[in-house]
Amino acid sequence: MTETCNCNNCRNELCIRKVPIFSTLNQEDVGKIASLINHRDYKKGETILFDGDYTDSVVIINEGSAKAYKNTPDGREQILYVFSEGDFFGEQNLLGNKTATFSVEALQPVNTCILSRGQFQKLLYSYPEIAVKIIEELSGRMARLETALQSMGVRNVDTRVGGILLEFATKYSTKTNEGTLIHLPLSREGIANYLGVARETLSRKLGQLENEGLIRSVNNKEILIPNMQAIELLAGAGY
Amino acid sequence: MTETCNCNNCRNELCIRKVPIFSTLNQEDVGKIASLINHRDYKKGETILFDGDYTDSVVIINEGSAKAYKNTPDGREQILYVFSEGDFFGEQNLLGNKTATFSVEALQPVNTCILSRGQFQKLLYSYPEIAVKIIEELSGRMARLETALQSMGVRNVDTRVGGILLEFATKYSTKTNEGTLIHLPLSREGIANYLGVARETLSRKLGQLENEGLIRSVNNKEILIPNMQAIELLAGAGY
DNA sequence: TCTTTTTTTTGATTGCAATCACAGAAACTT
DNA sequence: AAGTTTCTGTGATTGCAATCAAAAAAAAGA
Repeated sequence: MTETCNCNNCRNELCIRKVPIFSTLNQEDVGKIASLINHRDYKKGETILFDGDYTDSVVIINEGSAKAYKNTPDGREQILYVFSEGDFFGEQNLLGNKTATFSVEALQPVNTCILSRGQFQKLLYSYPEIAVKIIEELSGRMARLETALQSMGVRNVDTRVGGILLEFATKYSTKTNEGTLIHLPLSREGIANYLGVARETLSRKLGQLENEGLIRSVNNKEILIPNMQAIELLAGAGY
Repeated sequence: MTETCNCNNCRNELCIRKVPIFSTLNQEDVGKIASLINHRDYKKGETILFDGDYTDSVVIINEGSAKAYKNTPDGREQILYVFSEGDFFGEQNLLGNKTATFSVEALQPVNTCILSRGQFQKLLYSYPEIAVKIIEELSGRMARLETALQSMGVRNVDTRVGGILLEFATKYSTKTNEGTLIHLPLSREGIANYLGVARETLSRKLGQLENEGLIRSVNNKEILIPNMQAIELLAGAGY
């Protein structure tokens, strides 16, 4: 039961403990569920789920991160979510034999926990609190989508860039004495595909923000924000 | 217990029966829940929920339709959903004292059923099947949002107009011998705000589609589509 | 360390939709 | 039915981001 135990059950328990939707369970229940779990590893760039595929399992990200995206009719890739530790997907296909509504690709080496649909359904009926947790999680994800949709409706691209900097700052940043350091989960191209703009446009906008002193591009994976309020202004009424 | 009964309980039962999330309940349970419900009417144009407000209730649309929207920083209004009979909102605020993430405004005279948060929560714990239904409903709504986001990422506006015609055709149309007749739930301005384009642009695109014979604008509330496949083509690989 | 490949930036140009302005049509008001 | 208000369509213009093209920088591989 220690963290160094390598038996499968203990590994699975560790995995479950990371996931917010199981956070209300006691030790005994965690143990029960742990035995139902399978694992799978993916290399960076590997596709975990294909848009349109039939799936009969719920996948929980145990380690690493992944992007969920849809291909647009005009050949672009629209990123919908960046999943990281504790996030899950595949719950869409709970009842009806629905197919996946997006593809998921590993951004780094990823380890997943897999629950079959049947097992997941049983859980929902035996543990209403899990269902409530899931509703909460889905509600949060919807709020994010709604904000993204609102943002896509904004004509002014500067505002949208500010918005994504703000989002990343709240999720992927550390405080330093020079300001907020964002550890970007996506490449420039990825960010552009998340924002729904051309890669070149994002490049220019970031360059412009750097000239204005609002950001400092430390390297391709990190951006420093000396003054967060300025970015909030940009994202808010910034125009 | 007949449809003409006017006692409050019966009215509420009718209301509940319309809502998919309660569809799995038996007569007795429906009766129990019915007694918990309150009603409220809204005139066309009235705001049912204000973005940012604290709410402690779940609202179910019993009659009429409403738009859910967010105001963008640049002063536009981005429509997120068109709610009609059986749709619900306010479930975001299940646990935490979260505030509304969008505003809701009646598009027609609207009658609502209202459940307090506490009552709603109890229902979830007593009837796991309701929770599952809600997860299903939320999943469907998310799929819609994801598609909308994908669509917003498409540069080609023609494709997006095609997409919304397709969406409306599946939800608000009747078949006639001249083709599919769409009963528009929104004004031109509303549709533009749903698509995230300027009203004038939509006007021009629709005019163009009419010239090409793809649609026929019967009046401001109805559009006839003689050949649905052509619209599918437009929405799909249309460019 | 040097080469190869991938990613990012920068430059020049173009095209499309936003915006402004107004006319015309439709929907309410009394 | 006339007048008022709101909604919709059309024209002219502009601006911004997409696109094309290529250099520069960073990452991966040998």
